[in-house]
Amino acid sequence: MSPAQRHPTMADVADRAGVSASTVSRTLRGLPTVSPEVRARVQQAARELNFAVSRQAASLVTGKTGVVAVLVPTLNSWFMGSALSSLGPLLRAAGRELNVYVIPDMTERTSFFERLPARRNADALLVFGFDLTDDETARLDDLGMPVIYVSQHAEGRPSVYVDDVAGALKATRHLLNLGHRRIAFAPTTGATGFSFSSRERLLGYQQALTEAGIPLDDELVVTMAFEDKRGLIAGVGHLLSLREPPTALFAEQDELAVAVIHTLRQARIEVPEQMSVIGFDDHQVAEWFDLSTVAQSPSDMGRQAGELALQLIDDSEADHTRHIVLPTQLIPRATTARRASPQEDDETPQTPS
Amino acid sequence: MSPAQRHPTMADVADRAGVSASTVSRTLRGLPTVSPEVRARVQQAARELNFAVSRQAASLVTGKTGVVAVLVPTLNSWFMGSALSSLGPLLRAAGRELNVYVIPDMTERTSFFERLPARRNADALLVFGFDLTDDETARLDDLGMPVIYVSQHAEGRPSVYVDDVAGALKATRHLLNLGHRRIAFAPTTGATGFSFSSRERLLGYQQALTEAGIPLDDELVVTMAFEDKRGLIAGVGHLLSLREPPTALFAEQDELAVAVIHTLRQARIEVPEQMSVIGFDDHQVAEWFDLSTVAQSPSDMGRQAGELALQLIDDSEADHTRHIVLPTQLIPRATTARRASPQEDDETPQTPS
DNA sequence: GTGAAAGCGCTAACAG
DNA sequence: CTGTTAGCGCTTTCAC
Repeated sequence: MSPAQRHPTMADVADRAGVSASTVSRTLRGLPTVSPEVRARVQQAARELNFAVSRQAASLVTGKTGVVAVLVPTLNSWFMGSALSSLGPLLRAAGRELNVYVIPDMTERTSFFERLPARRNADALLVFGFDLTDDETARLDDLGMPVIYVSQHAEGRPSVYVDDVAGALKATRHLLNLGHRRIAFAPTTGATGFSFSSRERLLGYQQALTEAGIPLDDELVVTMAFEDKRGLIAGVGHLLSLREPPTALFAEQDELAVAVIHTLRQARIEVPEQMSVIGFDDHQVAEWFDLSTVAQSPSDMGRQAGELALQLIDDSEADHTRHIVLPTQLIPRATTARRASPQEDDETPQTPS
Repeated sequence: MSPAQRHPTMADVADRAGVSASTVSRTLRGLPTVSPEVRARVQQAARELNFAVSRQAASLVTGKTGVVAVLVPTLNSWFMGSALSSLGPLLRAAGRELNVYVIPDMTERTSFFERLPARRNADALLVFGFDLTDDETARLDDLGMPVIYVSQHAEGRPSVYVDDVAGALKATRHLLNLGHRRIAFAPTTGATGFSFSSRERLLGYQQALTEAGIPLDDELVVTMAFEDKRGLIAGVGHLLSLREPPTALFAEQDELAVAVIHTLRQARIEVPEQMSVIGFDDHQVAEWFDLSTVAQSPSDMGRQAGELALQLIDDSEADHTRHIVLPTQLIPRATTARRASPQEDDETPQTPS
């Protein structure tokens, strides 16, 4: 209630325990060079005074802030939420604070890279899912702390990401195996900065088709955003109105997949009877909607990135170019099915009974 | 790449600009007592050296850390994501850092309240949506900084929350106005700590029924969690198997509402034809699914809470018991409809038309 | 308008 | 094992 009252200092604890400040410091940091009795006395004094070490003062002399910073485009997404929910406790367990920089738009972004507020205020920076320019990367390079790139590959710099190409391959092959030949891909707009994954997943999709001897068709790639209902209707409409409409669709994200399914069903197109749909993520919605998908684990990603950060902080000898690539897993559920009427050519009418 | 190189200090900047450290300090803090020419010289020197003030050193003397801490049960929810996505930039604009403590389980919680790592490391603490014990609240009271309770009412302490009772009233009245008399309420389990809202919304629901002269029926209140598919099936099954099943359902959250709708449709129950469903939140899913709901704005909440925090930090004279109660808004969409067959049973015939 | 000096609370040598 | 001494990099009097 009275935030004005001053915090006790180490000197206060030292007085009360009848020792010197150094001894208090040693005790509180758990150094072994303190006799058990003194240790006990100090700890009690500290407890009684409700004493807490000031990180500011400590870091002034140690040169370490005890803070790990993360740079994120938003917090309002399944991916970021999961990743940080695992990163947070991990850092906490290592006695570190988690500092978050949310950069939702271009203005904030410019100002962040101009001022680099993390400079001198963190021991490491985790950059999540931004598609950085070379200039921006260069700025981060001389931030004076390890910078870990998460959810994106950064040449010659530590990064942690999921194997998007392989995941997209799995998704597309799954559809191919079910007999589909006309397969659409729906990437989402890169506004939130996740375009690295978009590109990679498109690549995996294309590679799978090529492997199967199916020519690529740009008409089948339609960018949509799950927040944009009208865009969804337009996108789905476009696909359905093609001379040769797709019988399956691979959406870049589960949320988009679910939105597409909803749109299809409103147009009286049955899923999976008339159109198979597969997503990517294994987002929570996937389970309730029995959505086939390719699972990735953002919480693993957060954990790995956090561990890498701690390692790079503690050991400047560590490999600063390490890449950690995380696996994906195909999870077939109820929104993908064998192509309804496996007619023997591609021109023929698409009448599913 | 070489994180080992030391950061330049104010003394370095001072040397380069040919002034004293004090002048550098004054310039960089924007104090007016610096001549334009000197100011320019200092700023250039700082830029050239890529200098950034060390918060640690500054806070050691000012006593302010420049950090606002938040305590959250998880980051993996629409509510928290939205709230922090607005809080972050707001703090940034005020030159503050955002420090996040994620407390997902009881172990972390206990350890947080025992050690209070925020002590001395932040200027204010925002506590989001925990249902705190009296002991915990007492601990926070002598943290030595303003503590703002968000998404919950805390007696005699600054808090920011939405008017859940009024919101629930609106939702329930909406259903009543559509002719429904048997209305179910589905709260979610309080594991994530959002039980304050649960309780309040239940109250609003009950109040609306009472106003309408409808006796409360415990059978109609079924706790479900949207993550738990089997629980959903059981809960929905219970409601449908009642002697007198409900014709409408009010779900505590949109995500739950959507999951219930999905479960109902799988059981071949049409929404809204056979069962009206309304949610709470105006979560993003609500729009794609045309879900009727009661809107609240977590981003407003984050913003208000942030502003309150800044105010309490800067002005210790400010009212430390202020409560900010945010409004809700009924958003009728397509999942609620007039009761289908207005049979003349029960109390009074409800015949519209 | 600017500089000199003192000191914020801690840790890191160095003695003992 | 413990105390003493010196700063860490800033901001803040107080002179000028």
